[in-house]
Amino acid sequence: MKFEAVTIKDIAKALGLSTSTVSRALRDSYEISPETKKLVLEYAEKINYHPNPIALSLKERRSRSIGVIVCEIANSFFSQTINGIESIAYNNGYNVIIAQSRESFEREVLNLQNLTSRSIDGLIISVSTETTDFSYLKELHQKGFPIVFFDRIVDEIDTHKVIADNYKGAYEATVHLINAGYRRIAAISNPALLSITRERLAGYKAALTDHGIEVNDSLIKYCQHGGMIVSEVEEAVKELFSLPQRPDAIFASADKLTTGCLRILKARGLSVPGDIGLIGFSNTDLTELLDPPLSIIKQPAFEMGEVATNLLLQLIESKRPVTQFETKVLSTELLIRGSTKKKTTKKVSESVGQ
Amino acid sequence: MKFEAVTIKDIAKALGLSTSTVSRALRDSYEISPETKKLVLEYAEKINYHPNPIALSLKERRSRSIGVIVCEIANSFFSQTINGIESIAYNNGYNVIIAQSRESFEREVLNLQNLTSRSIDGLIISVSTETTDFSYLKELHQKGFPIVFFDRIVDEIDTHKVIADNYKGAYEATVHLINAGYRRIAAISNPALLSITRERLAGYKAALTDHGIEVNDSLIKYCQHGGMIVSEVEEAVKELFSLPQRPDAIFASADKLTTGCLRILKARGLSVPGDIGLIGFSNTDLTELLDPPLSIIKQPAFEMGEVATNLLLQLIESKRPVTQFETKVLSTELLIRGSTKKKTTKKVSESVGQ
DNA sequence: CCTCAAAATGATATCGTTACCGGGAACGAT
DNA sequence: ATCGTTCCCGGTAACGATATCATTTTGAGG
Repeated sequence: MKFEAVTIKDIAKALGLSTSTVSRALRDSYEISPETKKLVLEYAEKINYHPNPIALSLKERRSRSIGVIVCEIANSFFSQTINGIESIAYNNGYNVIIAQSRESFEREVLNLQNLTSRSIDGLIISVSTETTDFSYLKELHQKGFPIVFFDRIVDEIDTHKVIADNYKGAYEATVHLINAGYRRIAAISNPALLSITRERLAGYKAALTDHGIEVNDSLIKYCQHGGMIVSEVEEAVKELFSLPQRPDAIFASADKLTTGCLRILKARGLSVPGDIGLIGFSNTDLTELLDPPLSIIKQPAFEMGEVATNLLLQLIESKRPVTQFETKVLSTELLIRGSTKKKTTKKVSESVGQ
Repeated sequence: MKFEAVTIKDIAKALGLSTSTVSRALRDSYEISPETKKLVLEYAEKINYHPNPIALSLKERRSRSIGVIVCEIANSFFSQTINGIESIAYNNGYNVIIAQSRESFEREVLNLQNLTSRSIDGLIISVSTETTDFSYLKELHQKGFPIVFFDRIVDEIDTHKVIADNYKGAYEATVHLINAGYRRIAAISNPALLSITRERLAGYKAALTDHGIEVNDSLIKYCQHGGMIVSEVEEAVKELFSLPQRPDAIFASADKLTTGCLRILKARGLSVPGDIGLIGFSNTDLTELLDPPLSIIKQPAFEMGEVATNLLLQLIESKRPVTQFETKVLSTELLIRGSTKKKTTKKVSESVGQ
């Protein structure tokens, strides 16, 4: 099970030079005569020499690889983000090691241990819905380890962060619902403490308030596992529909919840938007083909991955400890489709009358 | 930018032992006295020692990481496969480095170079639609480098392979269409040389022949980029509809083509299944929520990833060169939904009459 | 002819770990 | 007392690459 073993030594031996000379010739050092350089370079090319990255890592104490932890790559938002991360990383000679937390705190910690013990040079992470204890990340960060948060960020750790404009995205979506005639607008969210939940619900609430609609906490439901478990979305919808006054629209604040809601609503035999309007955050490119075509708030996932990676590489390659951190906020996109079709005037007045 | 540097030397110095002793104590060698072992282990635990994986890699000439090349992780089938790969790899102490070819031969070769120069211990790959020259993989394989193919396999390279039962999946889907009353069944495929194309089209043709329907080559369309470029699917559909006798159903032989077809058909204002039936390979979990709910052939993606990884680890960890290879074939699942709804009896007789 | 410096190359230590070889101490057998 | 074994442990050389210091060669200047 051994393969090529073309090392600098082989070149040295073949050409009757020392390894030092070969090393310097390959790195185009000024100390080496042009003839020797040419000789070495041509021979290296001929026998297809490639420096051993592991030896380099050991010597340079860096692995040129970065870790990424997301809850699941099958989620469109995350796979798109990873595309962005990968594109920048590869262009800079880094490779990307991906780990999935599956919304489990335990797996997240294990993954991180695994990644750090693999000596990654930096980390890009969107924390799981379960995570409330960030001490394990804090420790790492305090040692000076480069970390960039994206999407689900951690306020208490001061480092670079990349998010979509969740507040504005949610605000616009809610305003759209209101303008379309909906009045009893429910929200289905991830756990309350998650950054994206806070930001999106804040936008949702602000939109309601700004339009003279009272925020009703019984219309806000939280799914502890971010929709990973189907039954929790089912439960949330069920509760909403057993309220004395049931909602006329739902704002879902995450991809899995948005499509999950649609699934449950259809399973209950409800027509969207006839019986209830639906809008939500989503990055799936199939939403327009759904029945009904879903109105969504879309995040610039690819770009977020790019930005996060550029920031991380800055941290990694900085000579001195970085103390000034920034939070980049990227715009979301509101796509209006059939699932939030305007209600008839009659229905609107009915709703208002409630 | 430097962090912990707890090495075996630190332990040795602190305890007044040699590095050899510490190393052996940590590895529970019989040559070390129980007391010394205890001393070392406890101290190592206390200062949170972890062996440096890079130094180990250099010493052992293995990186304990495997490379995966797929066309894109945003494709449900591949992200599900990667989940399977990851689960097995992590459980065996390997990590997974993912690269995307985006259906480009050039990127595929670059990715592989990158991965091998990173000294991965083995490779799991599903080749791109563009790839027809496999010499770069062949070379590697001949050197004894562990490779496992999945999904889009390469016949001319003899190694472990994992595929779905593409023939049977396509056969069953086509039979289903026939039983539902469709007669002019078109096929939209990846490039003709791709293994999955060959297998799936063979199943499609066999089903037609077995039911007394003549195979009509003008009803079979190929998309050179596997649907990565929307216009090629559009073109394929356009051509099908400009035939003297247009098809009454489409069998799409890959995920992107299946949803791509639906998109194009809807854009053309055609009703599915009213104007045309549609079935295809897909692993997206949203297909049942589409308009219409799509009938699909689903591959056991997660399991394929698991199986492929187990086979790869066998290759990697085998003491002697492996010469006996196997091809595992896993069953597909046929999910019947609205997009292939039975035509009325009247229509059936009409079709038959054509 | 000597000195000195620049130019070109070599030797060696290092990164963290383990494999291999050896070596001292203790102890029983002769 | 001598020898051979065990039992523990230390020293050193790798793995592949580079950085630092050392050495040789060359040639110009005096």
